[in-house]
Amino acid sequence: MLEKTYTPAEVEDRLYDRWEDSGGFSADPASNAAPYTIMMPPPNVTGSLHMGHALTFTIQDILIRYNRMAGRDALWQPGTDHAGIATQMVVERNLAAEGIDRRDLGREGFVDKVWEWKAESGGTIVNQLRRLGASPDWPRERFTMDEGLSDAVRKVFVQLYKENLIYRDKRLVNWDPKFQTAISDLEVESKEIDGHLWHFRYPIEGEAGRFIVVATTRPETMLGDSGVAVHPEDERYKDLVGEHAILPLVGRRIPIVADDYADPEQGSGAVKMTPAHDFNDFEVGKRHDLAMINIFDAHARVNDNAPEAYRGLDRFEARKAVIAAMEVEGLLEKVEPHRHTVPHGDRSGVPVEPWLTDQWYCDAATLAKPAIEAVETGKTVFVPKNWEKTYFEWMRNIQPWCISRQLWWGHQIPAWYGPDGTVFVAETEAEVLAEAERHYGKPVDLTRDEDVLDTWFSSALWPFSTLGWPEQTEHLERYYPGDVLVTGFDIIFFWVARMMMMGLHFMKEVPFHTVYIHALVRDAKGQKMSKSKNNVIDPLELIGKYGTDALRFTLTAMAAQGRDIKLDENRVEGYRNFATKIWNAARFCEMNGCVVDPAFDPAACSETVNKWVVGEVVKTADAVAKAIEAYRFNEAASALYQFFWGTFCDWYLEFTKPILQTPDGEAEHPAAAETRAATAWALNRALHLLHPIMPYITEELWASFGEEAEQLLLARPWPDLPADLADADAAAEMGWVVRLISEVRSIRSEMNVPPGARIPLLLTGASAETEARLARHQGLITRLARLSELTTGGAVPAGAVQGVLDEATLALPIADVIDIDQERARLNKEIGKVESEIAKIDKKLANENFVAKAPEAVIEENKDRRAEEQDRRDRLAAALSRLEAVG
RNA sequence: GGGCGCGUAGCUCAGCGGGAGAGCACUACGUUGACAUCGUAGGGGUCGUUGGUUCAAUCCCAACCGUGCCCA
Repeated sequence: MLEKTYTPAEVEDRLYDRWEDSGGFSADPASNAAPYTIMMPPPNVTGSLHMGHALTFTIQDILIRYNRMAGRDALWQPGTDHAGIATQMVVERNLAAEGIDRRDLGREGFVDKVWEWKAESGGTIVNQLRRLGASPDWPRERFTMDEGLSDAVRKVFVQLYKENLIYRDKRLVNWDPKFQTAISDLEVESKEIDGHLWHFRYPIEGEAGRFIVVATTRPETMLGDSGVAVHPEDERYKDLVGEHAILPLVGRRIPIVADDYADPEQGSGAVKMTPAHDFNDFEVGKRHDLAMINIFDAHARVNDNAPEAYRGLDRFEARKAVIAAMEVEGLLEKVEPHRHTVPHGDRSGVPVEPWLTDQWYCDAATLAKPAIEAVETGKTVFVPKNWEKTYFEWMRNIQPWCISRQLWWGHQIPAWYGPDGTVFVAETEAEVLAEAERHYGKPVDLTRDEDVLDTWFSSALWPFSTLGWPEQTEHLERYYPGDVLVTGFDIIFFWVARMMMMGLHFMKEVPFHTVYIHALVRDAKGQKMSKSKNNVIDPLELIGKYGTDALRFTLTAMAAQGRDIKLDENRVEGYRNFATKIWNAARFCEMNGCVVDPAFDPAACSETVNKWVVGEVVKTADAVAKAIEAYRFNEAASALYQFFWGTFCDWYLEFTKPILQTPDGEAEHPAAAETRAATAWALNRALHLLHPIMPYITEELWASFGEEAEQLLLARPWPDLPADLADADAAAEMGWVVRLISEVRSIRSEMNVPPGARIPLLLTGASAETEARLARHQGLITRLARLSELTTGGAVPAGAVQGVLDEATLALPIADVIDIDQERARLNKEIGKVESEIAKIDKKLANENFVAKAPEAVIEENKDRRAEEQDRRDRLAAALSRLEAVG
């Protein structure tokens, strides 16, 4: 006997263990089934489950569970990402708490510490994924720093280097002074800052008393100025082009150059040039051969290239000092408040410093070409399609990808330097040494490049490195390319684009045919969840409170394409109620002996109600499958909710009560056996259909009700229900019963008939078909409409409350209980509604153009509807006049 | 500045060329042997504004207003 309510906490862990132990999550390369592959975006090992994860992994799990049931050999490849900066940061912070600096440990010692940390805490997120009910192929779990994946990284690096698609270059990079590493453009976040615009006067050489005024938001960089730019057409400065200014505080003689970059409308129209510390100035500097003067060290402290007074100051102190000195010298013309965007490191949160260093770059533009083409030609499609635009936009304007990071945690770059600085790149040290020996003609000592690769470099290989590449494994052969990649739009650049590039380059095939981009989860007010706003909703907390299935169903129901999810806890509570409803319906089945009957054939029901519920199940199965296959998850959820609650519970279970529940002493209803079997059948089909979204409660109930309960629902086939199982006549008939009961209930309620009172119902003007339907369903109509008797024919008795249903008129002879005025008002209201509907249709039909140009079917439909409404109006009017006769 | 969205019932959102929908909230009633985490019934919308296309526009197009995000 099932408990009175469903308690998720009592079943979830137990079921998850059973699933995992059963091996049911695993792909089977030996199977004959067509493979279905999803590469799980590997969460950071440092991470813990947040709402975005909950959404993305719920969607992926739905796809995997559905396709597994639908007979595909499903591989959901799980794993985690080593997350260079983030992980190094966490471990460094832990060490700092013990008073240890990573430099004290040395590189090897520190990396050992990271591995120790990973062994202890790295499993957090994967265990949280289990709580979410995710069903990936755990034995295949990979880590981007695994040996095999590291081999893949080295091989890719070496090959791209040999193809000149990876090279070393001295350029300005985004330097993060906190972590002291280069970061890529993508790891930079622009923030709007209220700053100032300082206007400085630079004296003109040889023209005492003449100045050129430059405006800057970063006064400290003036220590590295090597020129002033003005617009070539700017009349104010035409005579100064080719002259020199004397850089205050420093005394350097710097040229004044004409360049379009200077905007005459901005500030004074003249711009100071710091080519070693600004991306725009860098370009201008190259055009005019200006000196690159680097004035900062790796901490963004002023170095020895600046006057002594400023050396050692950090950039913010230097700013104050420069402003103060300029003011003292009388060279500060004015200061204006100025709002501008300042680049910040997305992890460190500190302003990024454009800094001139040697870094490794990947020629992304070349790799992007086939990746762009693959989307243009539809080899990979985005769902929703409009994200392709974002993808193209970025790919067509792609910049060289800076792939080196000055970190210790990550894939160390397989490059070594000879005594004279010659670079040797190879997969192993042995190869490099041999190559160096050939080069120098004798054995030499080499120094390995200290840098590691950007984390996304290894994630870019994920779709094939996890399958064993560079080995040609059977998994690689079978599961590459994958079917769909599921992720948020914020990852298109970081990951999707790069997987496309690497997949096409190394596998000669796109890594996946579809990219499904889902929404972002926001809070109930629509704000992005963030720790600083304190509006983070913890999915594990919701799971604890409402159960995993409730959370999963909520996210699914709200996962409409192209719209962000504003998550309101009330919704989760509502879907928890849905889970309870499912549970209670199952209890009802249990109490009424609705157990599986192996002989039950859904195509051979004799009772109309049972034919009808079979049809409803068929339609729902079809709707759910189509919705999932079209990535319209909210539609799948809504079809299930409507069917289970609105059809199965609200109507079917009520319809069958008179059949199943015979009073003591009476003989069992002849249709009881079939109805019990049909009920069990429908419930079990519903459990299948609900399983991808609500795996726990369905599995738990399957254990009590399933046809083959020893087999996990997880591993069951998706119901194969041919459309012709749905009987249209049964649907029409039961639809009529529903409308009849609803009409009576509605009248009762409006006329304030006490819910407990049983009243007689008389149907007049009924067709033979209606009479037959009435006869077949007399019992359940009487019960659900709370009738004392149900008769047909004859005239409407005086003073009866009346309603209209198709061709028939309903009469509830309750003259003694009703208020005539109230009934008159009710009928008039009904008539009003119908008349306005008729007026609308008449207007259409009176339009000559409509009649001339609209399709015949539409015109017919309107005429039919008008006739129906007219008939309804007439009979309501007749009802009203009968009432007036009494009143 | 460029790009992408969104504005439909009090709230959250479906629908997207021919009869305005759901959930929640709200109101009234209800101890009917599955379920009060429930049942029954009900109220509530010039589908942002203005034009255009069309026989027909919430739906397509344009402009505008409001709002959000991404990129510079």
